[in-house]
Amino acid sequence: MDYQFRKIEQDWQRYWAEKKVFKAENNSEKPKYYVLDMFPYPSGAGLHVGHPLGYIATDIFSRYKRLKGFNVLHPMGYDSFGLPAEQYAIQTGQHPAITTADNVARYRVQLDRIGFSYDWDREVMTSDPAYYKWTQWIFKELFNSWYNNDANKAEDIKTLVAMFEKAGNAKVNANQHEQEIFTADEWKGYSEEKQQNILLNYRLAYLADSWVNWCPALGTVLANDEVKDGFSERGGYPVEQKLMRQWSMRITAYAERLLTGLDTIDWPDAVKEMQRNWIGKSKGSSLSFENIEVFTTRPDTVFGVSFLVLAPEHELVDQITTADCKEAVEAYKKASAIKTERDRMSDVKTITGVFTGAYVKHPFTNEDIPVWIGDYVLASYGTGAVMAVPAHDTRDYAFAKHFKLPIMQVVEGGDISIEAYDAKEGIVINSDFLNGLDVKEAMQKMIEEIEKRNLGKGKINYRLRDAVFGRQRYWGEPIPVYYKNGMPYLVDDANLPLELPAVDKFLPTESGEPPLARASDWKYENQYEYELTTMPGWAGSSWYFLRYMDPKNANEFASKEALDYWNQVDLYIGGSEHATGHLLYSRFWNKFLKDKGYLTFEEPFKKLINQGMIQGRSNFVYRITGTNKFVSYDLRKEHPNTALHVDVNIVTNDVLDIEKFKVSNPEYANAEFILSDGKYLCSAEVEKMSKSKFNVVNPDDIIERYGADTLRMYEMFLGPLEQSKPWNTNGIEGVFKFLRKFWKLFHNDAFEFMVSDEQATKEEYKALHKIIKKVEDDVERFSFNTSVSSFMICVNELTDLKCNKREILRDLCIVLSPYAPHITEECWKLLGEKESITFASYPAFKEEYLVESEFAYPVSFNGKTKLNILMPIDVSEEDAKATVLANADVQKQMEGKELRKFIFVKGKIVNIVC
RNA sequence: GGGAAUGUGGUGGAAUGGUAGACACGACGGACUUAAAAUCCGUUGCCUAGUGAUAGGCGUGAGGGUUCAAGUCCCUCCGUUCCCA
Repeated sequence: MDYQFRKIEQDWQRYWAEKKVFKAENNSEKPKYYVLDMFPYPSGAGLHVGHPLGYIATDIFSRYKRLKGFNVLHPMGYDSFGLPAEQYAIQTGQHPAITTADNVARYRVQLDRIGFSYDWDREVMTSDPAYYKWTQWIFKELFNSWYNNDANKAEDIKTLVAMFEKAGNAKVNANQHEQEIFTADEWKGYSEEKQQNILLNYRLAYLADSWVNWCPALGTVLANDEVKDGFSERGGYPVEQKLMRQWSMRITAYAERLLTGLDTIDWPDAVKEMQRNWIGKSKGSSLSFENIEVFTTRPDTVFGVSFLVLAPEHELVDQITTADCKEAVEAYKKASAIKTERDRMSDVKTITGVFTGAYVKHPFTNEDIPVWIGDYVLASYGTGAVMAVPAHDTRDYAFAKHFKLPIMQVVEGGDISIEAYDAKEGIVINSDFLNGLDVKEAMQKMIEEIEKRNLGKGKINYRLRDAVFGRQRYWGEPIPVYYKNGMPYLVDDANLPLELPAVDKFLPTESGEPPLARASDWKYENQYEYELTTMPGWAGSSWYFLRYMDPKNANEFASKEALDYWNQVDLYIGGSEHATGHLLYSRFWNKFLKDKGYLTFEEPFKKLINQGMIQGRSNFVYRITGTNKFVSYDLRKEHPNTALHVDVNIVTNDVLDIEKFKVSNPEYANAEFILSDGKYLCSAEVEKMSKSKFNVVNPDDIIERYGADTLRMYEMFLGPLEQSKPWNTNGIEGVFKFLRKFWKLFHNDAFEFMVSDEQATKEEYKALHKIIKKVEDDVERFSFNTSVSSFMICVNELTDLKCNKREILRDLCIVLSPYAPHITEECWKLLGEKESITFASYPAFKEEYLVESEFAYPVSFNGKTKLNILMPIDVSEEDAKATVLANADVQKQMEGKELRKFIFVKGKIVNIVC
C-alpha cells in the first residue's frame, strides 16, 4: 500500500495509549533522564503551529534518550488558572472550571495527534484541588519560615521565636522589614496580636502595605509585566499606583543565591544575563550630604562631586526649594510627571533640569554644593538622589556641560575636556587622603572613612523587589489564611485543600472587594473571615516540575524517594519570555524547599534551552478601491487599491486559491480578479501570529493534509530551534516527499512490502553509518534541522542504490524513529518486529564504514581553490608536495611563478602560495 | 539610551578557520498523460564572453584588520528583532 499516514498514525497513537508505552517508573536499573516542557495555558483558541515547536524538540530528545538506554521522565500538564478563562466567565457567566475543562480536552486531542511520547498518567493541572492543595501547603511553609542570614537559609519561624524569647531581636540577622529593637522581656510582654505583627516582618510570605499597580477597570492588581506604558496589557485600561495591604513573597532574601546559582547551571547566557540584571546587584555606599542621602557605586570619586541631583518626585524637593526657584521647580515637576520611566532613561540627548536654589555642605570638603533636580534621576532607584561626579559619569558630564557646572577630575585617565572618564581604573588624584590609591583601594578606603565619620555605610544594593502574591481575582488558588482580630492565621492542614467557593458572579463586589467576598457562608470554622485574594499565576507553575515526579501522592507534594530519584530537570525547553518571571520564581521556591529539607538540589533546571518564537506570515490581497475587483500583487501599481489581510490557509506559495477565497466570505462571492499569468499573487509580511491577522495556522490542518510525522519533521526543518522564524508552509512538500521516499524503500513499485535479507554493500553501510553518527551528534547539540536534511540525503542515497536490505532499513528505522515515530513503528512492524520501536536500542556507530582510502584534495592558490587532485588519504606532506607540483594544471596555474610556501593540511586542503 | 540576538541565492537554510550556497522550496526545461494533478528526470548565486561543452571575474549587511587561508576571529559602522519591574 501507498503511504497511508492517517491510518498509520491513528493506529500507533492508539497502541501507545493502550499499552502505556511511555510510562516512566520511579525506579529503574537504567540511568534517569528528566525532559520537561513548559506546560501550556489552555486557551480557548487552541494550539497553533508555534506551540508545538519546543514540544517536538523535547519529544525527539526523549525518544532518543530512551533508545540510548535511559529511563526517561517526559510529562505534560496544564497551567490552568488564569485571567482569560475568568474574563470569559465574567462575560458569559459560565464557571471557569467548565471552560477550562473544555479547553484542556481540546488541547489533549491536539497534542495526541502530534504523537508525543508523554506519560499521561502523570498529567497535572494547577486548578485541580488535588494539586493546589500542595500549592497551598507550600504557601503555609513559606508563612512559617524566616530567612536566617547567619545560616544563609530559611528556617522554621519557631527558631526565631525561640531567639526572641531568649535574647530579643538585637542579635537576629534576618532578611526582614524594618523592625524596632526589643528585648526578650519586652517580647514576652507583648500581646499576641503585637507578636504576630512583628513576626509578619520576618515571614517569607508576609502581609505588608506596598505600592501596587491597581487597575480599577479590571478590579485587580497587575504584575509589572502586565502593565505597558501606564495601561493594562489586556484591555488597555489605565493603571494607577496604589498603596494596598498585600501578601508578598520575600524573594529578596534569596537574591544572592539566585545570583550565584546562575554560575552552576547550563542556561543560555542571554537568560542568565537577564536574571542578573533583574537581581541588579551593586556594591557601593550610602552617604549623607546633610539631610540628603545618596547611594553611590563610586565612593572613590566623592571628592569630584560638584552638585547633587534629586529626582523631581524626591520628598525633600518642596522643603529645600527657595522662593525664587519655586516657579521653575514646580513647572519642571509637572513636565516630568507625564513622562514614563522608560522615556526618562532613554532620552539622553535632551538634557533637562532646574536649580532648587538650595546648597548642602560637602561632607568632606565642607564646600557648598548646589542641589538640582533632573528627571534622569529616578525616584524608584536607590535613594532617588545622586551625587554628581561629572568627570567620571556620562550622564552627570552631559548635565554639567549643559548647565555650565564645574567638572573636577579625580581619577587619572581619559580626556575630560572631551568626555567623561567612567572606567573603574586609574589612580585617584585631587582627593585629599585618597590621593595615589588606585580606584579599588580608594573605594574601600572611602567606605571605611564614611562609616568612621557616621556619614553612611558600605552596602550591597539589589534591584530585585519582593513579589506581590495576592490578586483580587476569582480563578486562582485560595490563600489558606483566615483572620482573627485582624491578624492572619493559617488554615489547618486537615482542612486543605481550601477549595474555591461558589459565587454568583465572578466580578468584584459593589464595595470593591474581590469576588471571593461574594461567597455566602464561607467562613473558617464557621466564624473567621477567609483571605479573599487568590494566588497569582506563577504560584502553581513554580513547583509543577516536582509534582510530575509523584503526581498522585495524597500525603506529600511528592515522596522523598521520587524527589531523590528524579532530582533535577535535565533538560527544560521553553520560550524566553519566562526569563525573569517563572524561571526566577521556580528557582526561589526550589531553594526554599531545599532549605526546608524536602529537596537535595539547589537548582531546579540543569539545562535550559529557549526555543525561538514562530511568527505569522500574513498574506495580502489588493482590492481596487471602490470595487469588488482584486488585482494581483505584481500588477497593483496600475490601480488605486487597498491591501487586505487574507487567510493564509487559502494561499499556497503566495498564490491565492480563488475558489476558496470566493466562499470564504459572502462579500467575495462575486469578486472579480485581474490575474498575472493566470494566477493571483499575494504579498506577504511577517507579523505576530494572531487571529485578527488571518495568519494562524492550526497544526490539525497540517496533520490532516500531510500527517503528524511530516509536521514534526517540518517544524524541525524550518531552522535552528533557538531562532525565531516565520511560519511558512512553502517547504513542507519536500518533507512529505521524503517520508514517501522512505516508505518506498520498504516497498516495490506495486507498493508491496519487499525487503531483502542479502548482506549490504559497502556503499549501503556507509550511508547508514553516516546517518547514525550525524543524528547522534545533532541531537546531542540540539541541532534538529540539520538531522532532517541528513535524513533526506541518506534516503536519496539508498534510493539511488536501490537498497532494500533488511539490516540497513532496520537500523535506519530506529535512527529516524524519534523524528517520525509513526511511520517508523509501522515499518518496524512490517520488518517483523513484535515490540514497539521505543524499546529498540540506538545502533552502534562503526567508524570503519566511513573510512576512505583516497581524498580529492582541493588545491588552492593564494587561498583560492582552483582544482582537485586525488591522493591517498594518509599521504605524507612530502609526497603530496611532489604530486601536486608535478601536476600539469598546477604548473599552468603557477605560470612559472616561484613557490613561496606550501601549506598542507591532512585530509583537508593544499594551499600554494606563489 | 542600555543589554542581547541576528544579517549568506528568488525563499527556508547548510558550512570543527580549510572547495560558500549542502538539503529543501520555488522557478525554468523535459518525460509520462487526450488534458490536468500526481510522479519522475535535468538546469538554477550574480556578471561577462561563447551556439555549446566551457572560460574568466564578482560574491556571506558596509569598511578596515589578523592569517598561507575568514561567512567563521578582532575593530568600527549600518539594518532587523527581542528584553529593560
